[in-house]
Parts: sequence; structure tokens; C-alpha cells
Amino acid sequence: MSEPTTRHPTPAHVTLAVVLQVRDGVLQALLWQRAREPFKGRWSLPGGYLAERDTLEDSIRRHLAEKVDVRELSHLEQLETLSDPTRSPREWQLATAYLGLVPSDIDPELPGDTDWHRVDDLPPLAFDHGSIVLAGRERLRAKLSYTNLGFALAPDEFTISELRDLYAAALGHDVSATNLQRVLLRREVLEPTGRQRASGPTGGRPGSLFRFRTSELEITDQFAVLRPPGPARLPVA
Amino acid sequence: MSEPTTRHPTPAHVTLAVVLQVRDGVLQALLWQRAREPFKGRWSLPGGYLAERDTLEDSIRRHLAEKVDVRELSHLEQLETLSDPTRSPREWQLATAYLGLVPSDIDPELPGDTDWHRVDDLPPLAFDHGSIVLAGRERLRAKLSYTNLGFALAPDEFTISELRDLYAAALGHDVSATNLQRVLLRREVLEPTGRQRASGPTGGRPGSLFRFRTSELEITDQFAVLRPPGPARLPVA
DNA sequence: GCAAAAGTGTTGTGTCTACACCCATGT
DNA sequence: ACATGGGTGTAGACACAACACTTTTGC
Repeated sequence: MSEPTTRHPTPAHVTLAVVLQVRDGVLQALLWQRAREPFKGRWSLPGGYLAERDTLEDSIRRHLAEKVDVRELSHLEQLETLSDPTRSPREWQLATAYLGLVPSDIDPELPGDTDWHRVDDLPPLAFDHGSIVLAGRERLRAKLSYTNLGFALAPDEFTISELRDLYAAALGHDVSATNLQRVLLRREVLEPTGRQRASGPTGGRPGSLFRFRTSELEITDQFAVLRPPGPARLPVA
Repeated sequence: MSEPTTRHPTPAHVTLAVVLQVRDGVLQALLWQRAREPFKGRWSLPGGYLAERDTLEDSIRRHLAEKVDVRELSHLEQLETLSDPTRSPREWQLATAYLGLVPSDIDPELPGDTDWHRVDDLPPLAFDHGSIVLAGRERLRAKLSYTNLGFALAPDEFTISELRDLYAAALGHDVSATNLQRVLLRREVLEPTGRQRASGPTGGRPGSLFRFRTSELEITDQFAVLRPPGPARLPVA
């Protein structure tokens, strides 16, 4: 298997990751400054060549491990594979992009050539990485609406206001804490922990703490329309 | 560019397509019977090796052109890239899978080693192709609910009953013609052509003919929830 | 008491399913 | 006339956004 029996020319293959986190109330992406040509000095997505015996997911986890502690990745999913033959000026190279998420309460140690950048205000990126970041953001936004993916942005415990700020940063628009709470509780995505956050120095009622019921991705708004026929589902007996 | 400057070992790369069509009122997939080892004689997805200077999409279109007339593909989108190092017994091989759709009124000429199979009753497939077919079906089902993707399953003109049968076959459950019509008209996905289908031999009111307003994929049910704030959108003035 | 922050009650709206009913055609 | 299939009217269920109001804290 390590000796391909094909006589077809094969492209180089790299894995890339759009790693997103809400930092300072803003959605940010982890970028890495290229040390070498092509695009020397430009910011780019972390990643690297696929090694033998690695799956694509293994590969991107391995490359990311050099930047951030992989245990800190709360979610990782494949985005798409890019194949424009001119996407790299030097070689025939395919790239499989992943979306990775990091909870907001974590501040990983980073090497000197690596830093967070606001997705709303990115510098020019190497290759086609700019459009990949935007694709990752769109995927995140869509899944926040119809899945429980919020778990990947949030700490283990949080108040509704804190969660609201995370959603607002990721979605790019204001979110009402009132309605967010009701939607996520109705869908049984959140559950109360029973504990409370202490009031801040300026006073105010202490907020109750919640947690996500599960850290596995689940679709919570299946069948937005064209449901299968049948009597209405019982309202959670 | 045709001379990779990398010294990394590179995997073989193939493109595959799950081509789906509603035939005889049932969702079916286009399969091809392997002439050679490995998996000689087994049914498998059409596709083949990626050639230099091809994008992945070019590649799968080219391979499909040997089976069906590509102009008959009403939709083509990337599904995922598979990379398990053991997925092919002979070589290190990645596969990028696509979903292709063919309108129900077309009956392409097929070579002798190629045929349609009901997705609900597939034979054992080569490699990991069985799970890819199911992933394609799930993608189709999801997008039928929140996009106008129905255009890719339907002929240019159709009655609501005919469209209902297509949706039912693809979704795998009964669909109400009444509600289907109202949902798709409200969303302005369908428009009446003004023409009618003649009655069948057994009588019955002739059905009005409709068409999809566009054959570009559009999201018609954006923001199922967590809409951006603001006054309610005007009800289509 | 007053400001600040959290949380609940309530109303209105839009979208969907279900089902009854009416319409147009062939025999 | 009556069977067959197409289409409309309408009622009820539900989920959501918006906003007023109440509760709990610090000062």
C-alpha cells in the first residue's frame, strides 16, 4: 500500500484548517505567517502535507498540534476539497479544508509566527485561503441555527448573557438573550446546572448557569418543512 | 506545474459520483459493474482517476460523460473527500465524492456494464461506496427541505401531483400535494406556466402545469431560527 | 432608594399540517 | 350521473420575535 501501483500522476495534497474562536467578543481565526515562498510573509491557514497512513482528519489534527493543543478543539469537520490547478503557483496541489472550533474560555499558547485575526477584518491571505475562511464562517453560522453546535464555542458553564454574546459574535448580528434562552431550552439543547454566577461589582441580578446537554453534534431543527406525515409530536411528555 | 517540486509521497486521487434519479417512482442510483480486481464484478460508483490540469469537478464530469450525457446532469455538488488509508486494498487512494442529479423525464443511453439500482435496495458495493450513496441521499433529502433543489429532479414542466411523486420518492415518505404546492408557491420557488396537462383516459380534472422559477440552487428557508433582528419582512408586496 | 442585570409573561405574527369541501373532466 | 383526479378554504398547532414587566443583586 505504501507503494502505489498506479501509473497516474498524482497531486500533492495538503490539509488546512479554519480554526475559529470568539475572542474579545469577536469571531477570530487562527492564522500563521508564511516563512517561505510562495507568499512569503503572508498570513495563511495552518496545515500541511498529508502523510502516508494518515486520514485527512489525522493529518490536520497533527499539523494543528504544532500550533494549539488539540484537546482544546471542541469540534472539527470537513469543509471542502479545493482543486483549481492554478491555486498554488508552484505545484499541482489539492487542499482539503476543515473547520475547527475552540471554546471561548481557552487561550492557547501560540508560537511566534501564529496569531488570531478578526474574521471581519482579515489581512490579505495566501493562496485561496481568504475564501476558505469565509466558507468556514458560513458553515458555522448555518449550523448554529439548526444544530446544537453552540457547545463548541462555549465554556462548560455559562450564563445566558454570556452565551448570547458568543452567538452574536459568531452570527454577526445582535441576539436577544430572552429568545435565545427559550429556543435552546425548548429544543432541550441547554440544561440548568442549578448554580449561579456571582454578581459583578456594579450589581445586577446574578445569572443562572447553564450547560449544553451534549457535546456531540445533533440536528435540533430537523425537517424545517416537508415533515413526514403523522400526528403532531407530543410536546415532550 | 506539471512537475511537482515536493518530495512528499502523494496518494492516488479518484473522483466518484452518486448520480440519483427518480425512475419508476423510486429513487435510483447509477452504478457500474467493475471489470477488474479489486472487487471484480461488484457494483460501484462511476468515476476514475484525477488527471492533471483538471479540477475535481472537471474530472467527475469527464468520467461521467462516458456513462451519461453530461448535459443531462441538472445538478452537481461536492459531497466529501474520503481518506481512510485502508479504503482501497491496493493503493493509497483518496476519493472525492460528488452528488449528481438527473431530471426524471430523461432516460440516458447506458453502456452494458452500467445500470440503475434502487437506493432502498442496493447490492453490496465495492470499497466504501455503499456509505457514499447514503450520504448523497441524505444531502438530497436535506436540501429538498430548505432549498429549491427540486428543480434538479423534475422536468421543465410538471403538475403538482407529478412533483409530489418525485418528492415522495426522494424523501422516502408520503408528501401532500396540497401542502407541497402551497409551500413552494409561497416561497416563490414554483410559478404557473398557464398551460394544462390533458386529462388521463379515466377522466379527472386536468392539472395545471408549473415550472421552477430558476435552475440555480437557492436557499429558500434561510434562518430557520435566530434571524437577525428587525421589523418583519414585508409579505411580498 | 436607585441603577444594573437577569428572567418571565404576554401578545402578535407567520408558517406549517390536516382535513373538509369544491371544481373540471371522461365515460 | 358518477367516478376520478385537481385545487381551494379554513381551522388549529406551533414556534418564533418583540416588548413590557418583574425579580434580584450592589451601592
